Amino acid sequence: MNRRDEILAAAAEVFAQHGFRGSTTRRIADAAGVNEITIFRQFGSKEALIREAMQYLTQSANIATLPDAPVNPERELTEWSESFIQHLRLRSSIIRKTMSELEERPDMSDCASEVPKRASNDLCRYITALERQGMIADEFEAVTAAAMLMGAIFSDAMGREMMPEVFPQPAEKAAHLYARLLLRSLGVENRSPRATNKQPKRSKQLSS
Amino acid sequence: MNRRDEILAAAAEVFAQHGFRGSTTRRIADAAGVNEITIFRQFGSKEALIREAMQYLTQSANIATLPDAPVNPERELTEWSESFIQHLRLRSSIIRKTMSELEERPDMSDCASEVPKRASNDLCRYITALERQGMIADEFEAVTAAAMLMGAIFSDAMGREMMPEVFPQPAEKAAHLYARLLLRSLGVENRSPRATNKQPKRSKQLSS
DNA sequence: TGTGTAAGTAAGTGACTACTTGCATTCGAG
DNA sequence: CTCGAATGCAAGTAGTCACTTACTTACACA
Repeated sequence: MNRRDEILAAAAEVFAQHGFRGSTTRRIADAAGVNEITIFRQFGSKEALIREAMQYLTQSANIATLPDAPVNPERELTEWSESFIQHLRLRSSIIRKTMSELEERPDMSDCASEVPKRASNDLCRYITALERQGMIADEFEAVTAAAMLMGAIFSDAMGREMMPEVFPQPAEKAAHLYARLLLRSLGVENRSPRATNKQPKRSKQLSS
Repeated sequence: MNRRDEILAAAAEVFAQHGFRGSTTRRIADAAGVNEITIFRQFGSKEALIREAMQYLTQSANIATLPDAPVNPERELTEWSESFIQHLRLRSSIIRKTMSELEERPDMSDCASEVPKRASNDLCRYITALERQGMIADEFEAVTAAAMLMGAIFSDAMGREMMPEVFPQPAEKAAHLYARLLLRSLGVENRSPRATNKQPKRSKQLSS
């Protein structure tokens, strides 16, 4: 890890705590253990530095993939939800700062919205696939269901720290609970799909 | 509306756009059409002014009440959801700013979290009442269901502006869709409760 | 040994920020 | 008409901010 990356990491950390205006070049330099001048020589300006730090972070997203053909909806959706909520929780401070700067620095918000947009797209495709496979009892707009699950996960990741009593306990089980509740709203039974998988019904598939 | 209230309103508006650090006394004075000095004479300091402006706003919350004894869950929950989402949408900028200043000004965040805490409490009580009345087919933690609905509503209010394609269209129907999806996850049929209300079953209660 | 590059030190610039002081103006109540 | 309170204006203070200039140091490599 060279000097440049150290400064980027420090900038991200300071930004997460203080936002754009609060991220003074002096604070970033101190956090990186570097002279303030070095920042300007390396990045030219504070804005360029923070922009690069944000892109650096955006690339590090690592969310579980949903299969094209659902096999075990509860397990697949739970794993996806857990990886998504973990991703958001690790970045909750930065996401809060970025969202609050929507009006003043819209391009940075655009950059940050790519991950949830992709997640929503993946989730919609998965729910549509469930429907195609006949695993959904009642018809319902996939985008509504996706917004519901993503909204629950997003709010949990953003708000649990501020008001823990509003969210289900313990935090580690929350993603699973949300995923299960969504599946029940869709009328998905906890069993194998009809056509693609001929496993015998079991009371608990999660134990496999 | 006297001078003092004009300044408070201007402060709230500027804060919603620029956050605490970006709300310079000059900007607030310009927005209020008032000399900068007047602000200091009236409120003493920028911090005192913005704190008072936030309290001023917090008191203006006006969310529909949920009945102690559910009669028509879909209608009641939809009305509640609509008033809640409207409340959040009108204040989305301020909420974003306040949340992002959680680390630096925790007392202001505490003040802002009162409304959702109360909303969550009301919603939990309502869902528990549904359960007691035997309107819920399967048992489920009320707090999880409440977090799910509130999360969907909150995320919609905060994020639709930034990424409209992620949320169901049109925006005005979203609260109704979320409420209905939640009721379906709870196995609530669209009918009258068993004991407390003896209205005859109708296919559409919403038309009453 | 010489040279280029990354980094540090010292000092400073102009703009902005919260906030103060002193004095003039307006205006409504007694 | 008088008085006092609210407000405006002009000027200024001490501090911070992003960013610059000029110069020095340390080190890798040829």
